[in-house]
Amino acid sequence: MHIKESAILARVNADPNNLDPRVRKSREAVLSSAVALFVAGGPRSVTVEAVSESSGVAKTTIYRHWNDRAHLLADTYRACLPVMNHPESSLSPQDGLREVVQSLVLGMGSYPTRQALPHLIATPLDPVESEALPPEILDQTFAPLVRAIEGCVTSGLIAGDTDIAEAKHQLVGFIVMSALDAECRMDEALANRAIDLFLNSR
Amino acid sequence: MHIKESAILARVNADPNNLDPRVRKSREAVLSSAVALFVAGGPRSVTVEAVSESSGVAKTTIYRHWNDRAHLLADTYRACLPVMNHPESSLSPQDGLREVVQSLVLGMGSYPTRQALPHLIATPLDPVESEALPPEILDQTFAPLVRAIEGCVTSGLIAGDTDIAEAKHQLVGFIVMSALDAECRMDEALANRAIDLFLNSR
DNA sequence: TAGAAACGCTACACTACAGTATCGTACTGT
DNA sequence: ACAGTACGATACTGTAGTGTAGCGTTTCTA
Repeated sequence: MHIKESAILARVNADPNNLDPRVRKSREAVLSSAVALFVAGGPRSVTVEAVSESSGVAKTTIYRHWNDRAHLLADTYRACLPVMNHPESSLSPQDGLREVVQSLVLGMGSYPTRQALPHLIATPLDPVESEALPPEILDQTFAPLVRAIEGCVTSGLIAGDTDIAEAKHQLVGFIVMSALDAECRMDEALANRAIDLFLNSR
Repeated sequence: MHIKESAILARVNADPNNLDPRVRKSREAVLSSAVALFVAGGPRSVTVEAVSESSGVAKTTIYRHWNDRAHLLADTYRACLPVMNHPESSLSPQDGLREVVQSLVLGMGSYPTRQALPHLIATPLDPVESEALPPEILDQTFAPLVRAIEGCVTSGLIAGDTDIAEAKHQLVGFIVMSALDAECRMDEALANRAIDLFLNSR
């Protein structure tokens, strides 16, 4: 169910192994508890006191690692984002798209991204909770997908006058809505259906 | 930009005209301020004190009309939902689908639904903020669309083995993602493209 | 093994907000 | 005009959270 705590920490710290083990342990415990709270109740539930209690790390220690609640929440948010593969440039446009969509579907389907998904959408637009979040953070997340779509256009796989933004809405919309539906299995088969529906419609 | 306050009140009160004008005025002022706060900052921003200050209605008066903050927030949420037409049964399945999608696109595109959209998605999944919200509130909202899709299946317009939930994810996903993109115009043309892409892919 | 760094614990000041009580005033419908 | 109702203003209690300060203890590292 849960991914390894060290994997959570790696999402916001470049090289966790270079850290003092006490520091690494504290940050891991704090972040994985913060992620669990974010998943369960959104940004509002990520209070320093709640994180401290559920992680066993003292509040004062949390403030030694994060300037304030806003920065802790920003790292929590980042730790929940899906990680998407940049496809190898040697692949054909169609296989490149397939690889990107597959990694997006799998990322969206697994903890903590899927459980946090509604809050991932809402938080950046909340002026209070997005204090330490760069506004373009979601665009960056989907950048590989946009490039893959562009590759399909330039190679002629889909029409040259395709509206890239609209195509993105189509693919991302379908995947996000599927992930929001608890009944839906987020697997390779779904990724393939997403691509087939997309290419058929074009 | 803003819809009429009386229209906001009509979204949660069956017949606003039967009310004491003092009551109607208070409720209208409170609700439209609450909606504005919800749009700007999500459920967390809808505090009784903030609503009281920005509406000019005393806090004590707000508590005369709503039991507690949870009920005020529930009405605020409902006032932000898109209103969708149930198509007349005399229409062909294709025209029925077209009418539903058109009203959904227009509803999603206008105040306050579009501005509140991310919070409309996130709030029902927040155990704190959804206290007075029925969990199935979003399913109810999209019920007319689901019926329209089912009509297309039974009439043979699209394949009989179509997964209804998946088809809904396709249509709603595209429309929601479009509405979340501030650059995107939510008009009849978009509704038609949504339907064309949908039918082409099937 | 000794010094440095990180940690836990307690206490604290400050703010925001929920919800209640009381009382005098203003409006509405008859 | 009058009774009933709604309203505004003020004051209050209680709770939850932010962020800081001081001090003794544990753990790492050189």
